[in-house]
Amino acid sequence: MQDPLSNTFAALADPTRRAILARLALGVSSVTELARPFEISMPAVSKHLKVLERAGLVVRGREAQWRPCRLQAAPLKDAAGWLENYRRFWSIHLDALERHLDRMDQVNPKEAQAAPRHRRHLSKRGQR
Amino acid sequence: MQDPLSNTFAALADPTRRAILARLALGVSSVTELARPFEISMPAVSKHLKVLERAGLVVRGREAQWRPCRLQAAPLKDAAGWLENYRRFWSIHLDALERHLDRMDQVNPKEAQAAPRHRRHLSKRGQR
DNA sequence: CCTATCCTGAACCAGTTGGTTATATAACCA
DNA sequence: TGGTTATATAACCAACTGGTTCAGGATAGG
Repeated sequence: MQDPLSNTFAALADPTRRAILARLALGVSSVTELARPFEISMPAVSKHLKVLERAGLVVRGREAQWRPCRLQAAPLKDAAGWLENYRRFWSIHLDALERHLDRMDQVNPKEAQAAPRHRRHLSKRGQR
Repeated sequence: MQDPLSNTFAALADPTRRAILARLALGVSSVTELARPFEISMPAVSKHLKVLERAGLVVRGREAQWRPCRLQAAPLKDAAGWLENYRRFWSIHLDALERHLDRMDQVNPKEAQAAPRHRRHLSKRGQR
């Protein structure tokens, strides 16, 4: 997992870590304060923070005994940018197209059997 | 990893799987066709597809020997929706605010020592 | 039938993850 | 100094990941 984008997505793939980020969206917080809502031990939270730090999503300062954690959203921007390439695939318009094609498959099975169906499936439709 | 959002982010946290999705964005594809660009074995690709399928990002049909894979973008929509909550944190405006606050920390350390600094750090600033 | 093609499943392996408890480390406070 | 608070590190564990190889199961096609 070397590339930054993979690190970011991996860091987000845990509900505890996403909750920590949500808390940090409200402002800087200490580690114990971040740990409070969860039933896990402090070292577990420390590990989660290390994952978030490695992904560049959290920066930790130094304040006497406290290590104030701050959200750093730049990697989220990259993740959102990657997802943006797929926005057209979840637009209402395309969903309707998907349903239309699926309905055609169910309605015309005989015609599909007569034709070289797998060619159509793997090539022709592959180009839409 | 039970919740769908975690499954989605975990599925995206691998460059091979993201490349598979990118290929599927061009259209339906068979497994061997998907495997071609990579140096890994077929079972490895099969496993990646299983991960993507479990995340709901891919649906596999049946076409003679072929298992045509199709992109299913709905989970990406949810992931993008989650990220959207953090958009304000990577806007230019807020980055400038961050830099401003950091500069204040560096410029006013004496005043900070006189005041109960950790309270300010952990509470007052936490409310912005 | 035989054979080639497409794909999956089983068994294995090393490395990572997410958690634990127990033990430091570091700074404040009296 | 000694005690309390905040956090990190170490050592361990079970489970998961991403890869492998080997052995299949379907299905098309000569």
